[in-house]
Amino acid sequence: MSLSPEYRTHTCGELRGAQAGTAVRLSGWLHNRRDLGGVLFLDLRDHYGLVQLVVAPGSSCHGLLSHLPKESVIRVDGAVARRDPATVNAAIETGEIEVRVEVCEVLSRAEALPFSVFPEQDTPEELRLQYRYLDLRRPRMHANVMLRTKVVAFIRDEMRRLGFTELATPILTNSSPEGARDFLVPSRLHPGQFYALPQAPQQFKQLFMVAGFDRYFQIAPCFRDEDSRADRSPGEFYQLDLEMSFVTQEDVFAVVETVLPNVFGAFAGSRAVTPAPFPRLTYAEAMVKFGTDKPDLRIPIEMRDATELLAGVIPFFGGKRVRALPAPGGASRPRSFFDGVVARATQAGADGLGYLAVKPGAGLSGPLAKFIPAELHGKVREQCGIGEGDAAFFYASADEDALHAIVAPLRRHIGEGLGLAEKDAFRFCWITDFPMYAKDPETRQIVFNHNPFSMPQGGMDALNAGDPLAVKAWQYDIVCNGIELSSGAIRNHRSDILYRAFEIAGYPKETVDEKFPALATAFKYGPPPHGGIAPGIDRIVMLLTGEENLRETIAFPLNQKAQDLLMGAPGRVTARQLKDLHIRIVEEPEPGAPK
RNA sequence: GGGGAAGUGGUGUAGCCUGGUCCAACACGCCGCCCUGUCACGGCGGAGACCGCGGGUUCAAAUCCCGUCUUCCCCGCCA
Repeated sequence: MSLSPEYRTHTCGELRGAQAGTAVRLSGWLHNRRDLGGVLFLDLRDHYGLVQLVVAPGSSCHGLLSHLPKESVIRVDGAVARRDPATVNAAIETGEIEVRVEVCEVLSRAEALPFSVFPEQDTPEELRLQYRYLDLRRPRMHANVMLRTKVVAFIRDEMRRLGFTELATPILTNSSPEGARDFLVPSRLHPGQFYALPQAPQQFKQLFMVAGFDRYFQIAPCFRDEDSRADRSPGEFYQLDLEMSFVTQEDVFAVVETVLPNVFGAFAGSRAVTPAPFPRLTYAEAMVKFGTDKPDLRIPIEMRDATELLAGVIPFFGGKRVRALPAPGGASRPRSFFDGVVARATQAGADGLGYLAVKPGAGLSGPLAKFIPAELHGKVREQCGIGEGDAAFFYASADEDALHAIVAPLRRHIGEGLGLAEKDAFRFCWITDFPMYAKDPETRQIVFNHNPFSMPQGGMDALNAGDPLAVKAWQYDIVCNGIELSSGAIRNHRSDILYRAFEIAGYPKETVDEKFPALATAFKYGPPPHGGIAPGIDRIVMLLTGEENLRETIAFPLNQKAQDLLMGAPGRVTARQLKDLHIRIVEEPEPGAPK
């Protein structure tokens, strides 16, 4: 890297003992100051690191630098000096040297800051977002942004190495009929018509396959106008979007099981990463064992279905689905542990929670024990995973969804409460065999469970077999530590099967042609079998940084209400702009709107 | 659309449950003075908030009640 001698001969992070005696010029931000009255120490910071400057008493710079506000930008000329061994600072990379300042110049003076850049103390997020450029100066955010950049670059290299071609897709496209709410962009040339920002390049990437590009990838921006969560930014997010021709599910898995372990391996440091091949769970298995389709495998607890065993035995379990939640080693826990778990369950809306325990040397105990006949004890212990010293919690509900809503969070609660949750690890798994259809609980209609363009397992025969709810799709999720990184599928490239699949969900052929004109037509001209997946970049970076919130990994994120506090978006526009776009605002304009 | 949590000087918190002792305390930052080896430097002094906003209860409210706004978290939503 070449440096402009006008400003610097070295960066702040690169000086070592070897350069002792060298005359250097440095530029950077005034990070911190330690004024001893005589000698003055300054930390100078730039993108590359931190270096200590020393200003001797009586130096011409002393007066200026002892009062300059922190975060001002300065340029100094000086000599690199090896520190006295007693004053070497091992905590910083340049800690064996310091720069004796001879000449200094203020390049820009900072005003009093709205919050402290250093030390990094807690700051309201609203303020951080409003002054994001200051927030991004802080080492933690600076490192997060840099990690994101490195991850993206690494992924690009990996994908190219694996023979994928990076292809761009449009940002201004058409509104898609299903899925999340679209962001719309009004057309000036076509009054009353709108573009939409893509929720994902789904149709375009499939069209690339039809066009014969074989293996596509893109770090693709996706736009969805949905409410945010800690792991879901409003507005825009990025996916490693990929699609492959002439492949089965196994081929897609092989790519992901190469790229993800390599990415995590490269950036996880000492944290463990699931080696390929990743464990696979069918959707049905996952729901029984974990109560969710995005299980956190760091918690080594698998639930058991105890319906057949206990629904007829425990009076208030009658007619319900029963789930057993083992708590390994739980029997020795005090009563307060069990009360805590029960409280947690009732707080979440459970009508109650039963449990059993086996203290070493004793038999079955706990509130449910009295209902279970002695001859069943062994069977219950075996089927519900209650070994010597263990316990298990039981919840029953007639409604499968309600059951899972209670039991899945309890699994985490118990796992963490018992100290069983694995730390410093990334645990991947595949969830496969998602049902093609589901029944809408309100309308009782058959609806698509996931992506309508997924190929049903068994093809046309399966669709015609009679029970749509029994049909599984070539549809899969990749999950890491309880976070869904991505959904993917082998696509339905056969027009006849596609029309039939939509017909079952209540869409006649004409509707498909009308709603998805590009794909419906393209599939008439020789589409190859193809499939893909699209892991979320933001979530990958969130996992690698260990951040609990996606915004900590994005340089300029929107807040929870989808506002950009830095730029003031969304904002009002001028009447002229609205007129050009043939838009009339219905609500009363608020005072302060531009004229 | 619904639920929860929080809102005290520039920043982070304490006080609020058990109203008066709070014209609000502590830490960081800021200003001034002292200090020649520190590295979250240290010491002394000082300025700075009337407790998100509005209303109510009360002799008296940061503290209780109602409303409202803001932010975050969750549910819905996210094919």
